[in-house]
Amino acid sequence: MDSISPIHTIQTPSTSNSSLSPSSDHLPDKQGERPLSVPDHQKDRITVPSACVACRSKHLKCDGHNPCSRCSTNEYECVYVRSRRGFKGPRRNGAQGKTAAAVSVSTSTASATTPRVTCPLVRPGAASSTINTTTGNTGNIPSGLATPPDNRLQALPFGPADHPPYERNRDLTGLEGNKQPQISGLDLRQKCIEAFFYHFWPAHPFLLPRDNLLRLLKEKHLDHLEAAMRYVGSFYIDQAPTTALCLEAERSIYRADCPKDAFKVQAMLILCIGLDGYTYQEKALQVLTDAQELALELGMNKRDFAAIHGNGWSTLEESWRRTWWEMYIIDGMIAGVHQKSFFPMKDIPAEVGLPCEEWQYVSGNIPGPHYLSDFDDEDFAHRDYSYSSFTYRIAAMRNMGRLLTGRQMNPNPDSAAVDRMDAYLVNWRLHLPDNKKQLISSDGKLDEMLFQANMITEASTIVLHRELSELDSSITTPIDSCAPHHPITPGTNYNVHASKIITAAQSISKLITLPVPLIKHTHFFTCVITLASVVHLSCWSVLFTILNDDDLKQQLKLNTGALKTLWQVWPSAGRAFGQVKGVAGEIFQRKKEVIERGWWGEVGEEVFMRGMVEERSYMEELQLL
DNA sequence: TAACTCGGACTTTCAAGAGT
DNA sequence: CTCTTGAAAGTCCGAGTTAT
Repeated sequence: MDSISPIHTIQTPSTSNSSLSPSSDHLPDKQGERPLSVPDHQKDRITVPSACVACRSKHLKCDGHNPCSRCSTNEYECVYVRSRRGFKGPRRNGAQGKTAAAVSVSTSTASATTPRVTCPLVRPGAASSTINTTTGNTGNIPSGLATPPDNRLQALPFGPADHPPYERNRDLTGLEGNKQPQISGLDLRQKCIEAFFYHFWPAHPFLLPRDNLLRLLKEKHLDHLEAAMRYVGSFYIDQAPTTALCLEAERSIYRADCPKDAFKVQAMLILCIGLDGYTYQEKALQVLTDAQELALELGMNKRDFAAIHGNGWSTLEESWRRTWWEMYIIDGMIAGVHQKSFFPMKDIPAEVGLPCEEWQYVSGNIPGPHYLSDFDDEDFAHRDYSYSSFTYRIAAMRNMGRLLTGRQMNPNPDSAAVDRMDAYLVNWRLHLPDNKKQLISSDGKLDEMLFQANMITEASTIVLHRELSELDSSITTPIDSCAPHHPITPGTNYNVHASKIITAAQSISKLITLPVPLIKHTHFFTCVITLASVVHLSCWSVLFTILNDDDLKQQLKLNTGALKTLWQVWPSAGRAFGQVKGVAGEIFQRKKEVIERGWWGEVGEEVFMRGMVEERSYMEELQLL
């Protein structure tokens, strides 16, 4: 498992051969094989087909060798990325749903035995993907999408209230070279680490808290863990070369000499989340499976694992417990929302202690853990012990697991079977203690664990009820990026199941309006928004809409706006945005045909036409997005 | 004064559409 | 299928700025 990297594959461009065709593949030849012999009259300006990243970023002449003379002199690593010159995104009528062009990275220090790999990664406004030169490169665009938003952190509508401890910087040099120039006090690699802690950690708090981990990293060489953190942190920094960092993380984790310990499990989990957020779900699942195998091999599901491997340090013990449960949550999200697996972890007996509250974890005042058996045995009404928000997140995901188990045993459940499952979801809400009913605390801070718990429960509700809702969702078939389409037998009745999924979709849209930056949420929120959008779009596609049409459109606007915002960090949101937008366009087109043919039926021409005027304005707004 | 930054002129390349 | 066109993506000159 650890001797080879299953995720090292050679990618071919999926959207267009042209962007990476041999004629445009201007990677430099081997050192010394590239004499620039040109006629004298052309020597005034000899332009190389491709400048290395360092020269490009500095606007300096590159000789095109590998390494080039400038990098050689300065002892920088000489990195070339394939040119996307002239590439304007995939063809409008082709390659839907595929990721855009891959970027190949060739380094002068790459081992001869290391396969030349490309990361199939695409990100709006990112480097390497994303080397931002003078024009504010927007990077490759997920299929069928318009020009993506450019700067991420700066452009966020709900930008961070307080600033992260790094600044944006344009310089790209010294990513991996022996000599790493300092940029504004913090170099790019350090900025990625800081971005990881500032933006990503609160949504997936299983690594040690920042100060503890940074101290540990100084004492203990955990290159693979650092590489994974840097990779995910790079999502939040415009000029960070995410592709190169992805490769670095993969190589580091899958190196044969990488120690098979719980730190490796943590690194794999981070890599998995990063790949998943980068529209690379299959590979994310592969990494997650590897992480699960290793975790079981190490016995991380055993009660005493944390104590044995915690070195008497309660924070580290808590980190090991959280690592197991985080893997459980991610496994459940991938199974429940992406529907790419069967949530294998739901069937693994786990004796691992339940996580404490976030503030306890950060402060280091960690109480002795409780266990799932305690949680299940509690009399909800009369308990005097309050479980952590993380625990309710686990409980929410357990319900998703029950639902998937039921679906495995009976793929076509009747209404009674669905109601039995629904009782778990309703009970989860009913038995939340009072202090866990508010997502925002009195000091205005969001409880991200509770947020995710609610998000999971609403998603579970949609997954559970949609097939009996009789709500025709066939028009949303193209939306497969996050929440694949499920065929539903349409009916004419507005039944209780339809009501349940519509209410859940509304609740999900409501989560968007919470006064916190959207990018602070887990990227899995993207998938849940997409799931809600499928419900909204299905309703919208029905002529005699069962909802207040205005509310519906407002919620769709919220969803698309949120996806666009999340796209500034997560390419998976870009894909989902494009697909939702495409379906909205299709519905609008069909409604226009209704006008042409005069099929407005009982609604009446006037009402229908008024609705169409509003919908046209919505479509225009969508186009502007 | 050496080193660095970056605006912008100029070049290359591609997708899309027109023409055959 | 080829040709043309418009525009994005790219190179890197050289003026201005900063560091030593």
